[in-house]
Amino acid sequence: MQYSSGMAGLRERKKQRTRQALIEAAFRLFDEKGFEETTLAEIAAQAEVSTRTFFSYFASKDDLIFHDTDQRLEMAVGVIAGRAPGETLVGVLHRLVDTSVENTLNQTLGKKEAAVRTRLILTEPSLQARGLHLLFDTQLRLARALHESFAGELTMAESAAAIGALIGAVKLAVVADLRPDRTFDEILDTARRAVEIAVSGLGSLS
Amino acid sequence: MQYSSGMAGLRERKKQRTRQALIEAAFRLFDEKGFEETTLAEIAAQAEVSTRTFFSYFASKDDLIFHDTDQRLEMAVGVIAGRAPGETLVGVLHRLVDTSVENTLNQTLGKKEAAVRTRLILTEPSLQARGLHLLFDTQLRLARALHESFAGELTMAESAAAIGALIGAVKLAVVADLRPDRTFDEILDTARRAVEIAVSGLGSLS
DNA sequence: TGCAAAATTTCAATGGATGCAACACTTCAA
DNA sequence: TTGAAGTGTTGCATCCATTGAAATTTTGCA
Repeated sequence: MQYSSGMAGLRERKKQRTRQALIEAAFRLFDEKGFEETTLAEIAAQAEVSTRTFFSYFASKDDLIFHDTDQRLEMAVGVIAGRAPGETLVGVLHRLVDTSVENTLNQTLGKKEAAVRTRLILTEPSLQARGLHLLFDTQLRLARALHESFAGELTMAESAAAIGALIGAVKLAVVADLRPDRTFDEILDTARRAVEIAVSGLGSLS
Repeated sequence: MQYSSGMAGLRERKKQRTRQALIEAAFRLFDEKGFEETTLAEIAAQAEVSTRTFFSYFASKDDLIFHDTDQRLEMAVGVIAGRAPGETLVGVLHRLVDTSVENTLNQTLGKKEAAVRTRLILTEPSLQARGLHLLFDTQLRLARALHESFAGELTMAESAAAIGALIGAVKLAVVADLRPDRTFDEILDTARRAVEIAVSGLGSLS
């Protein structure tokens, strides 16, 4: 309390360093040996804390991978909540997509770590499951935000259908179209096409 | 190989009985004590096999819950593959939805077990994650099937976007609109509305 | 009946996760 | 500056899912 927000106490700084050490050790080991093959004991050893301490920083091994997902959700909810008066649904959703893409570009994580993470999430079944679960919760939150921003215009079910269709289309299209040599721009094109399909409807594909 | 009840050998019949015993014991215990709270040892004991034997019937504890998902996927792929010549995309997808609904009604599981399962999947985070993962794989398979049935008409990415939008819309709408007192028919209405939205496009909501 | 294959059991080990109590370090105020 | 209060760490014991291997039992069949 006594310290201003910029300068944290020693305790706080130490915690941050430990946290960072755990993340870095983990990503390094995951990259070298794979996710399943790396044990918590090894990660903790590299970060120079006890195995037990690991669990006061992360609830689980998976949590290491998804440690920064919250803020992205906040951002997305903010975009929806910031609907301009009279702005159309499609307008809001397009802003949502654009902002998300931007946000992906300026990540907190380094490029290398981001790549490792993406590979792991696409590769390890347990992480895939966890990622989908997180994405699902995100969608629920977005649907609720949408329902609020369009109070009286969209029912909860309709808001949810809209979010589900949009994100469902993008997610499946991107993953289904993935190949080892895909560039980021190609992926972006696929995503945009998926948005287009969701917006104009499946009927437009015939 | 199949359990055509009359002439299977003793070995086969016994295996089927054990499998069934495991499923029944598990659902009973899950219902009484919850999923996490029930140990494999207890399930195995109730079914009168050793804990180790459990794993020659199911790959994991989760698998008990999702043991019959494969056949539903086969069915769905079959529906898509059975596209009538010239049949439109929306036509195929509607058949897919209808058949899935029917299929849900005549389940292998008893009503009580089905209810327990649904509750658990919606409730237990680990099962939720597993369910979403399974559903995701299903969607990928369906997208591929669609791509084949519409060879030359739809790219892989477009097929995936279509499936993703359709199932994404239904999934989120149903879950978001869920309440303890929802009847099956109400859920069905929500699902149909979501299909409508996905088919006619998000633009139609404005 | 007796042998081979299949299924089951027993036993041991790994690794993630949690509760707990002792201990060490920080913070803060007197 | 110092000591009480709070917070973070640690070792330890334990639970549980999962897997491997070897030993044992059951079933199918010659």
